[in-house]
Amino acid sequence: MPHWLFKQEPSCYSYENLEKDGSTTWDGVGNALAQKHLRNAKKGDRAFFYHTGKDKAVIGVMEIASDPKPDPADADGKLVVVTVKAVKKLKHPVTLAAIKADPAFAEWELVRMSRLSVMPVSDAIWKKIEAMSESES
DNA sequence: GCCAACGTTGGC
DNA sequence: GCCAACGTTGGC
Repeated sequence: MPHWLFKQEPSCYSYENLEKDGSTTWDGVGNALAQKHLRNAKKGDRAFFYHTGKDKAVIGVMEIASDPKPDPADADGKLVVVTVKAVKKLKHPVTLAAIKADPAFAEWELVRMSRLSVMPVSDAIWKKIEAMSESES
């Protein structure tokens, strides 16, 4: 099963907001490559919630709660959105610094393409991030 | 606040 | 359809 990482500015919408809301529509993804990834997401997939900006850390886990659907705010209907719901907050956030410090992540888009807001996460990376979140870094 | 990287736009 | 100029984003 594929996994994903969704990036968001916490001052705009944080993981705490998602926990409070329970679920939300993940919209505003305009980047073409990010859209391509988003289109591949499926209901039931898991995704990391990454805080960019001040935190720069993976902070929680979400579940994709709907298949991709056309963005109602997009007139041409080319953009898609998905609904996500909060699963759990990580025990400890996994920071970008910690991720960059580990060569296992060197090829990951999060490190290589800082501007990408939706990206796939391999099984190996998923497990490693989860393991890292269990312990203080 | 600055700079680098990437996407997009517009002129040819 | 190509390429340069510009704008935006995100890390430092």
